[in-house]
Amino acid sequence: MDRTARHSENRYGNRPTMKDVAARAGVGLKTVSRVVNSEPGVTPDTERRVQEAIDALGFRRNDSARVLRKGRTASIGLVLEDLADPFYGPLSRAVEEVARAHGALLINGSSAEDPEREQELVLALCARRVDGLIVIPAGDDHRYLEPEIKAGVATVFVDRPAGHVEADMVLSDSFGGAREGVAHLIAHGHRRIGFIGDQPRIHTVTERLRGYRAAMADAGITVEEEAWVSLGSTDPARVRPAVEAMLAGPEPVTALFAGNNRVTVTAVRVIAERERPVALVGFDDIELADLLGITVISQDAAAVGRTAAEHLFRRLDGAAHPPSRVELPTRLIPRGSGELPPA
Amino acid sequence: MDRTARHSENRYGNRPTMKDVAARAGVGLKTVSRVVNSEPGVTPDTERRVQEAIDALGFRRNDSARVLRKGRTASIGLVLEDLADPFYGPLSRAVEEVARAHGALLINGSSAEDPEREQELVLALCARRVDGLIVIPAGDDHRYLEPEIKAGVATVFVDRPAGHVEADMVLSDSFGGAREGVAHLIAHGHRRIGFIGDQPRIHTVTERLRGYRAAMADAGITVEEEAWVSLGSTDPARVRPAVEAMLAGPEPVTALFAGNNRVTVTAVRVIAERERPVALVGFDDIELADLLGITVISQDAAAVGRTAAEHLFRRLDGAAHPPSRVELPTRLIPRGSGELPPA
DNA sequence: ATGAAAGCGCTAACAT
DNA sequence: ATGTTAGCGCTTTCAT
Repeated sequence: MDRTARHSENRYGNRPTMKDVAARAGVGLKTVSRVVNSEPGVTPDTERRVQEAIDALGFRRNDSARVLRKGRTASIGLVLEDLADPFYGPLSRAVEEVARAHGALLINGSSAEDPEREQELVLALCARRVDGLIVIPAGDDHRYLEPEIKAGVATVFVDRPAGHVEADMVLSDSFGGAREGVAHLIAHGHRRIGFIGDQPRIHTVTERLRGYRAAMADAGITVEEEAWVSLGSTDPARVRPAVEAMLAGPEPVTALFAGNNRVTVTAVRVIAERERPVALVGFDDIELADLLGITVISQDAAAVGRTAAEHLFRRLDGAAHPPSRVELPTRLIPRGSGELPPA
Repeated sequence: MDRTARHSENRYGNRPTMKDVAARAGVGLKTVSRVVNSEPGVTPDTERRVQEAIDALGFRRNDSARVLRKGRTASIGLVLEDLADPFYGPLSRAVEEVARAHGALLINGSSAEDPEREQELVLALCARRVDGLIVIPAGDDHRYLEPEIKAGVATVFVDRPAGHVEADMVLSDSFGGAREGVAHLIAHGHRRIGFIGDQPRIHTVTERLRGYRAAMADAGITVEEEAWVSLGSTDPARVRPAVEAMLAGPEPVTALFAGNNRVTVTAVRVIAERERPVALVGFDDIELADLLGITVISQDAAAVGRTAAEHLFRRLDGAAHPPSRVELPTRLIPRGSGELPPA
């Protein structure tokens, strides 16, 4: 079976190769390569003939082969928690825009907050030889990435620090933001303030909790741990009863600090069902929160993504400085819910 | 310069290959390949030695080379409008889950509603030899995809039909949904109803407008085209004055139908600023719309994504039936804003 | 059970 | 200006 015949039944569903184009145009393989890659050294006439052959055959360069030779895939990987979360959509889009400006494609993956799935995804991306990696950690041990980083995969961790690995990081000021938010509630007269957060194994969660504690301590308030602090899944089925419990009993909290956007949404729903208003500050802004008058600590997801991607490409362009750690500020946006006095 | 020396400075930043592993383990190349791919025919002892070499060297299979041989990349591409739009995050996530179940990675790209950028993205994905493609069209002519589809790239169009190309499609019932929403407003006493939509070159926009016209015609209402229909960008800077204009003047509209989630958000903001309530039904559900009492025509973004991905993998698994066209139903969710009587 | 050899489709290096 | 050759790192085929 000769090469041509074999080709006609290959598994790319019969895709023409440069060799086929070369044969059809009556030129050498390298000339086709030159035309395809807009390299100089081809007469207009040959170029036209090659182009005709390309169009006639419907040729499209096979980047897998190209990558194999060149060693760069012009693609980067982004592993985040959940693309369906409104915080990550804009973040991902911002990364994509930077990647696009650098001629790279973006491969997204959701870890679903599962460390094993994070690792699986990251390693799959490494096997595909992405040039760089942006990771929003689900796990807290990233030693599995060491060989990859050593092998030259530029890596930036976002939103949460990497575990046991040296790499660039772009974080939000979770501690400062939460502290400011809780202090805001205290300034409006609250002393019994509840904190509802995500799983405590997540770094931002403990940081925000630390911010809550700091603000309370600053005001000389002793936190009633069991009654005022609730951590766990952000599933409404978990958050709802937690909020209701805090608002029930003889000595309910008069204000709530919600640890992230998912928690805020559920807290707002619960509060809306009650006759007495409850003060609320939430971490992360939410669409339409302005109309609902929800006071938030806002972090700019797009800025986080952009910053991370810019750091990544700086590395890919050869920057060799020691790992950097950027902390982006948060912003308190008063809209009413955080300025309510205690009931 | 011998091979080993060259390798030590290759452009993967010095990554070991199967050959290196083989040398270190004292076995043949193919044996390493067998271990890496869990193929049978390796004694436990050899397997252990190979595995040790793999770990010691930090070897990770290069999928580019693998793909070149196998012809399947185990990845699919998804080209959508804007990942930052809350409609597309869940859609993308749903596609990712299906892909994951089939062992495939997802490469995302945002067209920014620009047909040229769509084509650029799609062809870049084809050059990477994604096994399949899910496209939310920005343009209306997809003949450029013909050679790719012929070459075996499974393709599913979503949300809007493909132009001049035969392929599977998964759509929402834009016409029916809009008609139902507008009929709902009419049923609540409105006759002067405004329609604010996205760019008219987008298929869903004209379908929804058609639904609006159908409902109006059903009720015997003559649409005042210039005053009641406004199409264009969803930028608040365009939508806001359009809404304000409809609500101004001696004979303002008493109700609005918003063509998509972006428009709804701006319309809600404008309405909130006015003293007189204005009825509103929006296409697409929005987070917290329940709390704001916004009546919507809801389409399930995740279901759309899942359905499209399932169709795609069915094709990849060999399904050869003629192109199918699925239309998913929408659902009217009354929450108050759509049930307001005329002012 | 194991391995050697021949490519996959492309680009780099070197002719001509 | 154009072509030839030798791989990139893997899988496939066929020996052993």
